Amino acid sequence: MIDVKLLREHRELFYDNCRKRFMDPEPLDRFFALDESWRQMLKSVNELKHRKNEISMKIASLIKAKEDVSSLKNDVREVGESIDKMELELASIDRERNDVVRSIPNLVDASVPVCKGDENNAIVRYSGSAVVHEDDISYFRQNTPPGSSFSVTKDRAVSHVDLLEKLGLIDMARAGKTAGARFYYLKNRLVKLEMALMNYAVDFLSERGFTIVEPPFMLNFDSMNAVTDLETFKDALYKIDGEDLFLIATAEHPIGAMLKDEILEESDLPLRVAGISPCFRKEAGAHGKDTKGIFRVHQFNKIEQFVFCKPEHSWDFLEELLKNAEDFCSSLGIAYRVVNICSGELSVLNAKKYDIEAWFPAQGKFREIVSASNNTDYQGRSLNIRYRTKNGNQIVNTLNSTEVATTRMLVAIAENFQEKDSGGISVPKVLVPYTGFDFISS
RNA sequence: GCCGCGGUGGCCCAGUGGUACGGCGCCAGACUUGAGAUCUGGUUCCCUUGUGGAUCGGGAGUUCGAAUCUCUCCCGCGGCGCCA
Repeated sequence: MIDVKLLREHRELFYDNCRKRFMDPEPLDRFFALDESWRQMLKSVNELKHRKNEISMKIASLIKAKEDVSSLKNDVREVGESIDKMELELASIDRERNDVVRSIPNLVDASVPVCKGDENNAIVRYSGSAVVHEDDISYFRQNTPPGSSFSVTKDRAVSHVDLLEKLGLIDMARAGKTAGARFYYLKNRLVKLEMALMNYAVDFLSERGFTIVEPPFMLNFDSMNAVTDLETFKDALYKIDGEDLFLIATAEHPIGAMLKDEILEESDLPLRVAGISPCFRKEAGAHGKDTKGIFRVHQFNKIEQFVFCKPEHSWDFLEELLKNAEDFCSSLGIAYRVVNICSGELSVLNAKKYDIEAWFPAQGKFREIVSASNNTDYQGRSLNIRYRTKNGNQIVNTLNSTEVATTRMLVAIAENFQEKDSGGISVPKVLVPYTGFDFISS
Protein backbone atom coordinates (compact mmCIF):
# COMPACT_ATOMS: atom_id res chain seq x y z
CA MET A 1 0.00 0.00 0.00
CA ILE A 2 0.95 3.63 -0.37
CA ASP A 3 2.39 5.80 2.40
CA VAL A 4 -0.59 7.40 4.15
CA LYS A 5 1.53 10.21 5.56
CA LEU A 6 2.79 11.07 2.09
CA LEU A 7 -0.78 10.98 0.84
CA ARG A 8 -1.94 13.42 3.52
CA GLU A 9 0.94 15.80 2.89
CA HIS A 10 1.11 15.63 -0.93
CA ARG A 11 -2.39 15.13 -2.24
CA GLU A 12 -1.58 16.51 -5.68
CA LEU A 13 1.03 13.77 -6.27
CA PHE A 14 -1.66 11.13 -6.00
CA TYR A 15 -4.25 12.97 -8.07
CA ASP A 16 -1.61 13.35 -10.82
CA ASN A 17 -0.83 9.67 -10.50
CA CYS A 18 -4.49 8.69 -11.02
CA ARG A 19 -4.53 10.84 -14.14
CA LYS A 20 -1.42 9.08 -15.44
CA ARG A 21 -3.01 5.70 -14.86
CA PHE A 22 -6.34 6.77 -16.40
CA MET A 23 -8.05 5.90 -13.14
CA ASP A 24 -10.96 7.58 -11.41
CA PRO A 25 -9.63 9.73 -8.51
CA GLU A 26 -12.80 9.02 -6.52
CA PRO A 27 -10.95 6.78 -3.99
CA LEU A 28 -8.76 9.75 -3.12
CA ASP A 29 -11.76 11.98 -2.38
CA ARG A 30 -13.25 9.23 -0.27
CA PHE A 31 -10.01 8.70 1.59
CA PHE A 32 -9.73 12.34 2.63
CA ALA A 33 -13.33 12.47 3.83
CA LEU A 34 -12.97 9.23 5.82
CA ASP A 35 -9.59 10.20 7.20
CA GLU A 36 -10.92 13.49 8.50
CA SER A 37 -13.82 11.94 10.39
CA TRP A 38 -11.57 9.11 11.61
CA ARG A 39 -9.10 11.56 13.11
CA GLN A 40 -11.80 13.60 14.80
CA MET A 41 -13.39 10.52 16.28
CA LEU A 42 -10.04 9.10 17.38
CA LYS A 43 -9.41 12.28 19.31
CA SER A 44 -12.75 12.06 21.13
CA VAL A 45 -12.28 8.37 21.91
CA ASN A 46 -8.79 8.96 23.24
CA GLU A 47 -10.07 11.71 25.50
CA LEU A 48 -12.74 9.39 26.91
CA LYS A 49 -10.20 6.62 27.39
CA HIS A 50 -7.96 9.01 29.23
CA ARG A 51 -10.81 9.81 31.60
CA LYS A 52 -11.59 6.14 32.08
CA ASN A 53 -7.97 5.38 32.91
CA GLU A 54 -7.88 8.21 35.41
CA ILE A 55 -11.00 7.02 37.22
CA SER A 56 -9.76 3.45 37.28
CA MET A 57 -6.52 4.56 38.87
CA LYS A 58 -8.49 6.53 41.43
CA ILE A 59 -10.58 3.47 42.23
CA ALA A 60 -7.43 1.47 42.79
CA SER A 61 -6.08 3.97 45.30
CA LEU A 62 -9.43 4.36 47.07
CA ILE A 63 -9.73 0.57 47.43
CA LYS A 64 -6.31 0.53 49.04
CA ALA A 65 -7.52 3.22 51.44
CA LYS A 66 -10.65 1.11 52.05
CA GLU A 67 -13.05 3.81 50.90
CA ASP A 68 -16.33 3.50 49.03
CA VAL A 69 -16.02 3.38 45.23
CA SER A 70 -19.49 2.41 44.05
CA SER A 71 -20.41 5.81 42.57
CA LEU A 72 -17.10 6.00 40.74
CA LYS A 73 -17.77 2.54 39.34
CA ASN A 74 -21.03 3.81 37.90
CA ASP A 75 -19.27 6.80 36.34
CA VAL A 76 -16.64 4.70 34.67
CA ARG A 77 -19.21 2.22 33.44
CA GLU A 78 -21.02 5.01 31.64
CA VAL A 79 -17.80 6.28 30.11
CA GLY A 80 -17.01 2.72 29.06
CA GLU A 81 -20.33 2.39 27.28
CA SER A 82 -19.73 5.59 25.30
CA ILE A 83 -16.27 4.35 24.38
CA ASP A 84 -17.64 1.01 23.17
CA LYS A 85 -20.18 2.76 21.00
CA MET A 86 -17.66 5.16 19.50
CA GLU A 87 -15.07 2.45 18.97
CA LEU A 88 -17.51 0.44 16.89
CA GLU A 89 -18.03 3.42 14.65
CA LEU A 90 -14.33 4.22 14.62
CA ALA A 91 -13.51 0.66 13.61
CA SER A 92 -16.00 0.75 10.80
CA ILE A 93 -14.58 4.02 9.47
CA ASP A 94 -11.09 2.60 9.84
CA ARG A 95 -11.97 -0.54 7.90
CA GLU A 96 -13.54 1.45 5.12
CA ARG A 97 -10.60 3.85 5.03
CA ASN A 98 -8.12 0.97 4.89
CA ASP A 99 -10.03 -0.64 2.04
CA VAL A 100 -9.87 2.65 0.17
CA VAL A 101 -6.16 3.10 0.90
CA ARG A 102 -5.40 -0.36 -0.43
CA SER A 103 -7.06 0.51 -3.71
CA ILE A 104 -4.84 3.56 -4.20
CA PRO A 105 -2.11 2.59 -6.71
CA ASN A 106 1.64 3.03 -6.39
CA LEU A 107 3.21 6.20 -7.76
CA VAL A 108 4.28 5.72 -11.37
CA ASP A 109 7.95 6.49 -12.06
CA ALA A 110 8.72 9.50 -14.27
CA SER A 111 10.42 7.28 -16.89
CA VAL A 112 7.21 5.35 -17.60
CA PRO A 113 5.42 6.35 -20.83
CA VAL A 114 2.03 7.84 -20.02
CA CYS A 115 -0.66 6.23 -22.16
CA LYS A 116 -3.47 3.76 -22.03
CA GLY A 117 -3.15 0.69 -24.27
CA ASP A 118 -0.22 -1.69 -24.65
CA GLU A 119 0.28 -0.57 -28.26
CA ASN A 120 1.91 2.50 -26.74
CA ASN A 121 4.52 0.67 -24.71
CA ALA A 122 7.97 2.12 -25.37
CA ILE A 123 10.43 -0.11 -27.20
CA VAL A 124 13.66 0.01 -25.23
CA ARG A 125 15.90 -2.26 -27.30
CA TYR A 126 16.14 -5.35 -29.45
CA SER A 127 18.73 -8.10 -29.18
CA GLY A 128 19.56 -11.20 -31.18
CA SER A 129 18.83 -12.18 -34.73
CA ALA A 130 15.26 -13.20 -35.40
CA VAL A 131 14.26 -15.41 -38.31
CA VAL A 132 11.35 -13.51 -39.84
CA HIS A 133 8.92 -14.81 -42.43
CA GLU A 134 8.70 -12.53 -45.45
CA ASP A 135 5.05 -11.70 -44.63
CA ASP A 136 6.07 -10.51 -41.14
CA ILE A 137 8.84 -8.11 -42.14
CA SER A 138 6.80 -4.94 -41.84
CA TYR A 139 5.44 -6.04 -38.43
CA PHE A 140 8.97 -6.81 -37.33
CA ARG A 141 10.29 -3.42 -38.49
CA GLN A 142 7.44 -1.52 -36.82
CA ASN A 143 8.05 -3.28 -33.54
CA THR A 144 11.83 -3.02 -33.29
CA PRO A 145 14.25 -0.08 -33.26
CA PRO A 146 15.64 0.92 -36.67
CA GLY A 147 18.54 -1.28 -37.83
CA SER A 148 17.55 -4.33 -35.78
CA SER A 149 19.13 -7.43 -37.28
CA PHE A 150 17.08 -10.32 -38.61
CA SER A 151 17.09 -12.84 -41.41
CA VAL A 152 14.26 -13.55 -43.84
CA THR A 153 12.72 -16.91 -44.59
CA LYS A 154 10.03 -18.14 -46.96
CA ASP A 155 9.21 -21.10 -44.73
CA ARG A 156 6.69 -20.46 -41.99
CA ALA A 157 7.77 -22.19 -38.78
CA VAL A 158 5.39 -24.89 -37.54
CA SER A 159 3.28 -23.96 -34.49
CA HIS A 160 4.54 -25.44 -31.25
CA VAL A 161 1.29 -27.36 -30.74
CA ASP A 162 1.54 -29.26 -34.00
CA LEU A 163 5.26 -29.84 -33.65
CA LEU A 164 5.22 -31.03 -30.04
CA GLU A 165 2.21 -33.28 -30.56
CA LYS A 166 3.74 -34.79 -33.67
CA LEU A 167 6.94 -35.52 -31.77
CA GLY A 168 4.96 -37.10 -28.91
CA LEU A 169 6.15 -34.49 -26.44
CA ILE A 170 2.81 -33.14 -25.23
CA ASP A 171 -0.67 -34.59 -24.79
CA MET A 172 -3.30 -31.86 -24.64
CA ALA A 173 -6.35 -34.05 -25.30
CA ARG A 174 -5.89 -36.29 -22.30
CA ALA A 175 -5.12 -33.31 -20.07
CA GLY A 176 -8.42 -31.85 -21.26
CA LYS A 177 -10.14 -35.04 -20.20
CA THR A 178 -8.56 -35.31 -16.77
CA ALA A 179 -8.16 -31.67 -15.73
CA GLY A 180 -9.69 -29.40 -18.37
CA ALA A 181 -8.63 -26.82 -20.90
CA ARG A 182 -5.23 -25.14 -20.47
CA PHE A 183 -3.67 -28.18 -18.81
CA TYR A 184 -1.07 -30.44 -20.40
CA TYR A 185 0.95 -33.59 -20.06
CA LEU A 186 4.62 -33.05 -20.95
CA LYS A 187 6.44 -36.17 -22.08
CA ASN A 188 9.84 -37.69 -22.66
CA ARG A 189 12.60 -35.37 -23.79
CA LEU A 190 10.43 -32.27 -23.37
CA VAL A 191 10.30 -33.05 -19.63
CA LYS A 192 14.08 -33.32 -19.55
CA LEU A 193 14.38 -30.11 -21.55
CA GLU A 194 12.16 -28.36 -19.02
CA MET A 195 14.23 -29.65 -16.11
CA ALA A 196 17.37 -28.58 -17.95
CA LEU A 197 15.97 -25.05 -18.29
CA MET A 198 15.21 -24.95 -14.59
CA ASN A 199 18.57 -26.34 -13.54
CA TYR A 200 20.38 -23.98 -15.88
CA ALA A 201 18.41 -21.00 -14.54
CA VAL A 202 19.15 -22.00 -10.93
CA ASP A 203 22.89 -22.28 -11.65
CA PHE A 204 22.76 -19.01 -13.60
CA LEU A 205 21.27 -17.09 -10.67
CA SER A 206 23.40 -18.89 -8.10
CA GLU A 207 26.47 -17.54 -9.85
CA ARG A 208 24.98 -14.05 -9.71
CA GLY A 209 24.59 -14.03 -5.95
CA PHE A 210 21.04 -15.31 -5.51
CA THR A 211 19.90 -17.54 -2.65
CA ILE A 212 17.90 -20.41 -4.11
CA VAL A 213 14.56 -21.04 -2.39
CA GLU A 214 11.78 -23.52 -2.97
CA PRO A 215 8.83 -21.90 -1.16
CA PRO A 216 5.40 -23.11 -0.06
CA PHE A 217 3.10 -23.45 -3.06
CA MET A 218 0.13 -22.25 -1.01
CA LEU A 219 -0.32 -19.18 1.18
CA ASN A 220 -2.90 -18.17 3.75
CA PHE A 221 -5.16 -15.16 3.25
CA ASP A 222 -3.13 -12.73 5.36
CA SER A 223 0.08 -13.40 3.46
CA MET A 224 -1.53 -13.38 0.05
CA ASN A 225 -3.47 -10.22 0.88
CA ALA A 226 -0.29 -8.43 1.97
CA VAL A 227 1.93 -9.51 -0.89
CA THR A 228 -0.51 -8.69 -3.67
CA ASP A 229 -3.63 -6.71 -4.29
CA LEU A 230 -6.19 -9.44 -3.60
CA GLU A 231 -9.11 -7.35 -4.80
CA THR A 232 -7.57 -7.24 -8.26
CA PHE A 233 -6.12 -10.73 -8.28
CA LYS A 234 -8.66 -12.88 -6.46
CA ASP A 235 -10.21 -13.90 -9.76
CA ALA A 236 -6.81 -15.10 -10.92
CA LEU A 237 -6.06 -17.24 -7.87
CA TYR A 238 -7.13 -20.76 -7.00
CA LYS A 239 -8.54 -21.12 -3.49
CA ILE A 240 -8.46 -24.41 -1.59
CA ASP A 241 -12.00 -25.33 -0.60
CA GLY A 242 -12.59 -25.27 3.15
CA GLU A 243 -9.05 -24.15 3.99
CA ASP A 244 -7.48 -20.74 4.47
CA LEU A 245 -5.13 -21.40 1.56
CA PHE A 246 -4.53 -20.03 -1.92
CA LEU A 247 -2.36 -21.64 -4.59
CA ILE A 248 0.44 -19.23 -5.51
CA ALA A 249 0.40 -17.62 -8.94
CA THR A 250 4.16 -17.00 -8.82
CA ALA A 251 7.05 -17.52 -6.39
CA GLU A 252 6.95 -13.74 -5.91
CA HIS A 253 4.08 -14.34 -3.47
CA PRO A 254 5.71 -16.74 -0.99
CA ILE A 255 9.15 -15.13 -1.35
CA GLY A 256 7.83 -11.65 -0.62
CA ALA A 257 5.66 -12.91 2.24
CA MET A 258 8.62 -14.84 3.67
CA LEU A 259 9.87 -11.76 5.55
CA LYS A 260 6.42 -10.40 6.47
CA ASP A 261 6.42 -8.33 9.70
CA GLU A 262 10.18 -8.69 10.10
CA ILE A 263 12.78 -6.05 10.88
CA LEU A 264 16.06 -6.59 9.05
CA GLU A 265 19.48 -5.19 9.80
CA GLU A 266 20.74 -2.66 7.30
CA SER A 267 23.65 -5.03 6.61
CA ASP A 268 21.21 -7.81 5.58
CA LEU A 269 20.31 -5.80 2.47
CA PRO A 270 20.24 -6.24 -0.42
CA LEU A 271 18.78 -9.74 -0.46
CA ARG A 272 18.66 -11.54 -3.80
CA VAL A 273 16.37 -14.57 -3.79
CA ALA A 274 15.61 -16.96 -6.63
CA GLY A 275 12.31 -18.73 -6.07
CA ILE A 276 11.59 -21.97 -7.87
CA SER A 277 7.97 -23.05 -7.97
CA PRO A 278 4.98 -24.03 -10.00
CA CYS A 279 2.52 -21.19 -10.74
CA PHE A 280 -1.24 -21.64 -10.71
CA ARG A 281 -3.42 -19.14 -12.57
CA LYS A 282 -7.08 -19.19 -13.48
CA GLU A 283 -6.47 -17.07 -16.58
CA ALA A 284 -10.02 -15.78 -16.27
CA GLY A 285 -10.76 -13.11 -18.84
CA ALA A 286 -8.41 -14.73 -21.35
CA HIS A 287 -11.17 -16.67 -23.13
CA GLY A 288 -10.31 -17.28 -26.73
CA LYS A 289 -6.71 -16.10 -26.31
CA ASP A 290 -3.92 -18.60 -26.93
CA THR A 291 -6.33 -21.50 -26.50
CA LYS A 292 -4.04 -24.02 -28.18
CA GLY A 293 -0.93 -25.52 -26.74
CA ILE A 294 1.07 -24.55 -23.69
CA PHE A 295 1.61 -20.83 -24.25
CA ARG A 296 -1.10 -19.80 -21.77
CA VAL A 297 -1.86 -22.48 -19.17
CA HIS A 298 -3.25 -22.86 -15.65
CA GLN A 299 -0.04 -24.37 -14.29
CA PHE A 300 3.61 -23.91 -15.18
CA ASN A 301 7.00 -23.86 -13.52
CA LYS A 302 8.96 -20.68 -13.09
CA ILE A 303 12.25 -19.45 -11.70
CA GLU A 304 11.63 -16.02 -10.26
CA GLN A 305 14.09 -13.33 -9.19
CA PHE A 306 13.18 -11.35 -6.09
CA VAL A 307 15.08 -8.53 -4.36
CA PHE A 308 14.63 -6.83 -0.99
CA CYS A 309 16.71 -3.65 -0.91
CA LYS A 310 17.04 -0.09 0.34
CA PRO A 311 15.02 2.54 -1.55
CA GLU A 312 18.12 4.25 -2.94
CA HIS A 313 19.15 1.04 -4.74
CA SER A 314 15.90 -0.21 -6.19
CA TRP A 315 16.20 1.46 -9.60
CA ASP A 316 19.62 -0.07 -10.13
CA PHE A 317 18.19 -3.44 -9.18
CA LEU A 318 15.41 -3.16 -11.74
CA GLU A 319 18.11 -2.91 -14.42
CA GLU A 320 20.05 -5.77 -12.83
CA LEU A 321 17.05 -8.10 -12.78
CA LEU A 322 16.22 -7.21 -16.35
CA LYS A 323 19.81 -7.83 -17.40
CA ASN A 324 19.81 -11.25 -15.72
CA ALA A 325 16.73 -12.22 -17.69
CA GLU A 326 18.07 -10.74 -20.93
CA ASP A 327 21.41 -12.50 -20.58
CA PHE A 328 19.56 -15.74 -19.97
CA CYS A 329 17.51 -15.34 -23.17
CA SER A 330 20.58 -14.34 -25.16
CA SER A 331 22.58 -17.29 -23.88
CA LEU A 332 19.85 -19.60 -25.17
CA GLY A 333 19.88 -17.84 -28.54
CA ILE A 334 16.41 -16.31 -28.35
CA ALA A 335 15.86 -12.96 -30.10
CA TYR A 336 13.82 -10.53 -28.04
CA ARG A 337 12.89 -6.93 -27.47
CA VAL A 338 12.51 -5.06 -24.19
CA VAL A 339 9.49 -2.81 -23.67
CA ASN A 340 8.81 -0.20 -21.02
CA ILE A 341 5.19 -0.86 -20.05
CA CYS A 342 3.02 2.24 -20.18
CA SER A 343 1.26 3.75 -17.17
CA GLY A 344 -2.23 2.51 -18.05
CA GLU A 345 -1.08 -1.13 -18.12
CA LEU A 346 0.76 -1.23 -14.79
CA SER A 347 -0.65 -3.13 -11.82
CA VAL A 348 -1.43 -1.12 -8.68
CA LEU A 349 1.81 -2.42 -7.14
CA ASN A 350 4.13 -1.36 -9.95
CA ALA A 351 6.09 1.88 -10.14
CA LYS A 352 7.62 0.63 -13.38
CA LYS A 353 7.65 -2.59 -15.37
CA TYR A 354 9.73 -3.92 -18.25
CA ASP A 355 8.63 -6.88 -20.31
CA ILE A 356 10.92 -9.03 -22.40
CA GLU A 357 9.10 -10.20 -25.49
CA ALA A 358 10.65 -13.07 -27.39
CA TRP A 359 10.33 -13.49 -31.12
CA PHE A 360 7.97 -16.35 -31.96
CA PRO A 361 8.48 -17.08 -35.68
CA ALA A 362 5.44 -19.35 -36.11
CA GLN A 363 3.14 -16.69 -34.66
CA GLY A 364 5.20 -13.98 -36.38
CA LYS A 365 5.03 -11.91 -33.22
CA PHE A 366 6.84 -10.69 -30.16
CA ARG A 367 5.20 -12.21 -27.10
CA GLU A 368 5.83 -11.66 -23.39
CA ILE A 369 8.13 -14.17 -21.72
CA VAL A 370 9.50 -12.06 -18.84
CA SER A 371 8.13 -9.30 -16.59
CA ALA A 372 10.47 -7.25 -14.40
CA SER A 373 8.87 -4.86 -11.89
CA ASN A 374 9.94 -2.33 -9.32
CA ASN A 375 7.25 -2.13 -6.65
CA THR A 376 9.30 0.44 -4.68
CA ASP A 377 7.96 0.49 -1.08
CA TYR A 378 4.37 -0.39 -1.98
CA GLN A 379 4.59 -4.15 -1.40
CA GLY A 380 7.10 -3.78 1.45
CA ARG A 381 4.67 -1.56 3.33
CA SER A 382 1.71 -3.97 3.04
CA LEU A 383 4.06 -6.75 4.12
CA ASN A 384 5.45 -4.55 6.92
CA ILE A 385 9.06 -5.47 6.11
CA ARG A 386 11.47 -2.92 7.58
CA TYR A 387 15.17 -2.44 8.20
CA ARG A 388 16.83 -0.66 11.05
CA THR A 389 18.66 2.62 10.48
CA LYS A 390 20.04 5.34 12.69
CA ASN A 391 16.94 7.37 11.92
CA GLY A 392 14.44 4.65 12.78
CA ASN A 393 12.95 1.79 10.83
CA GLN A 394 12.52 2.15 7.07
CA ILE A 395 10.32 0.18 4.69
CA VAL A 396 12.26 -2.07 2.29
CA ASN A 397 11.82 -1.82 -1.45
CA THR A 398 10.91 -4.98 -3.37
CA LEU A 399 11.43 -5.98 -6.97
CA ASN A 400 10.73 -9.11 -8.92
CA SER A 401 11.37 -10.49 -12.34
CA THR A 402 10.89 -13.69 -14.21
CA GLU A 403 14.13 -15.51 -14.90
CA VAL A 404 12.39 -18.18 -16.91
CA ALA A 405 8.81 -19.40 -17.15
CA THR A 406 9.30 -22.88 -18.52
CA THR A 407 6.26 -23.42 -20.73
CA ARG A 408 6.66 -20.14 -22.58
CA MET A 409 10.37 -20.76 -23.04
CA LEU A 410 9.64 -24.27 -24.31
CA VAL A 411 7.29 -22.75 -26.86
CA ALA A 412 9.98 -20.25 -27.86
CA ILE A 413 12.53 -23.06 -28.24
CA ALA A 414 10.07 -25.19 -30.22
CA GLU A 415 9.40 -22.33 -32.62
CA ASN A 416 12.97 -21.02 -32.92
CA PHE A 417 14.96 -24.27 -32.85
CA GLN A 418 12.86 -26.52 -35.07
CA GLU A 419 14.70 -28.00 -38.03
CA LYS A 420 12.79 -28.14 -41.24
CA ASP A 421 14.69 -31.04 -42.81
CA SER A 422 14.54 -33.47 -39.93
CA GLY A 423 11.31 -32.22 -38.40
CA GLY A 424 12.99 -32.26 -34.97
CA ILE A 425 14.15 -29.69 -32.45
CA SER A 426 17.77 -28.89 -31.69
CA VAL A 427 18.65 -28.16 -28.09
CA PRO A 428 20.19 -24.74 -27.30
CA LYS A 429 23.92 -25.31 -26.73
CA VAL A 430 23.98 -24.06 -23.13
CA LEU A 431 21.33 -26.64 -22.18
CA VAL A 432 23.09 -29.68 -23.61
CA PRO A 433 25.19 -30.27 -20.46
CA TYR A 434 21.91 -30.37 -18.56
CA THR A 435 19.85 -32.51 -20.96
CA GLY A 436 22.55 -34.94 -22.01
CA PHE A 437 21.24 -34.77 -25.60
CA ASP A 438 21.41 -32.10 -28.31
CA PHE A 439 18.47 -33.02 -30.46
CA ILE A 440 14.87 -34.12 -30.11
CA SER A 441 13.29 -36.17 -32.88
CA SER A 442 10.25 -38.38 -33.14
C1' G B 1 -6.04 -35.75 14.70
C1' C B 2 -5.34 -36.39 20.37
C1' C B 3 -2.73 -35.12 25.12
C1' G B 4 0.82 -31.98 27.64
C1' C B 5 3.93 -27.51 27.94
C1' G B 6 4.85 -22.83 25.89
C1' G B 7 4.27 -17.64 22.92
C1' U B 8 5.91 -10.66 26.92
C1' G B 9 9.44 -4.57 22.87
C1' G B 10 15.47 -6.05 18.16
C1' C B 11 17.11 -10.36 21.64
C1' C B 12 16.80 -12.65 26.71
C1' C B 13 13.67 -12.57 30.75
C1' A B 14 10.31 -11.01 35.43
C1' G B 15 5.45 -10.38 36.28
C1' U B 16 -1.26 -15.31 39.03
C1' G B 17 -6.37 -9.00 38.82
C1' G B 18 -4.23 -2.40 40.08
C1' U B 19 -2.02 -0.26 34.35
C1' A B 20 4.96 -4.25 31.70
C1' C B 21 10.46 -5.21 36.10
C1' G B 22 15.25 -5.99 34.79
C1' G B 23 19.35 -7.35 31.57
C1' C B 24 21.74 -7.47 26.64
C1' G B 25 22.14 -5.06 22.02
C1' C B 26 21.60 -0.49 19.36
C1' C B 27 21.35 5.22 19.01
C1' A B 28 22.47 10.13 21.03
C1' G B 29 24.82 13.21 24.66
C1' A B 30 28.56 13.80 28.76
C1' C B 31 33.61 12.35 30.11
C1' U B 32 38.14 11.01 26.78
C1' U B 33 43.44 12.93 22.08
C1' G B 34 40.64 8.43 20.24
C1' A B 35 38.58 3.80 21.77
C1' G B 36 36.91 1.21 26.01
C1' A B 37 34.82 1.64 30.75
C1' U B 38 31.30 4.77 33.24
C1' C B 39 27.09 8.15 33.64
C1' U B 40 22.49 10.34 31.49
C1' G B 41 18.63 10.03 28.04
C1' G B 42 16.38 7.33 24.07
C1' U B 43 15.27 2.76 21.51
C1' U B 44 6.81 -0.95 19.25
C1' C B 45 2.55 1.59 16.88
C1' C B 46 -1.29 5.72 16.34
C1' C B 47 -3.03 10.86 16.41
C1' U B 48 -4.01 17.06 16.36
C1' U B 49 3.00 15.52 20.40
C1' G B 50 -0.10 15.13 25.49
C1' U B 51 -0.02 15.09 32.58
C1' G B 52 -2.63 11.65 25.30
C1' G B 53 -4.09 6.74 23.38
C1' A B 54 -3.08 1.66 22.07
C1' U B 55 0.10 -2.74 22.64
C1' C B 56 2.13 -8.87 26.42
C1' G B 57 0.66 -14.65 19.53
C1' G B 58 -4.81 -13.24 17.07
C1' G B 59 -10.01 -12.63 18.27
C1' A B 60 -14.07 -12.65 21.80
C1' G B 61 -15.75 -12.51 26.99
C1' U B 62 -15.81 -11.51 32.62
C1' U B 63 -14.29 -6.87 35.50
C1' C B 64 -14.30 -0.11 37.39
C1' G B 65 -9.55 -2.27 35.84
C1' A B 66 -6.76 -8.27 32.27
C1' A B 67 0.02 -10.04 30.40
C1' U B 68 -2.61 -12.38 34.64
C1' C B 69 -9.29 -15.36 34.79
C1' U B 70 -12.76 -17.82 30.79
C1' C B 71 -13.76 -19.32 25.63
C1' U B 72 -11.85 -19.78 20.76
C1' C B 73 -8.31 -19.76 16.87
C1' C B 74 -3.05 -19.58 15.23
C1' C B 75 2.03 -20.85 15.83
C1' G B 76 6.25 -23.49 18.37
C1' C B 77 8.19 -27.68 21.36
C1' G B 78 7.51 -32.78 23.48
C1' G B 79 4.70 -37.37 23.34
C1' C B 80 0.96 -40.55 20.89
C1' G B 81 -1.64 -41.68 16.30
C1' C B 82 -1.56 -41.56 10.90
C1' C B 83 1.64 -41.38 6.69
C1' A B 84 5.26 -40.83 1.15
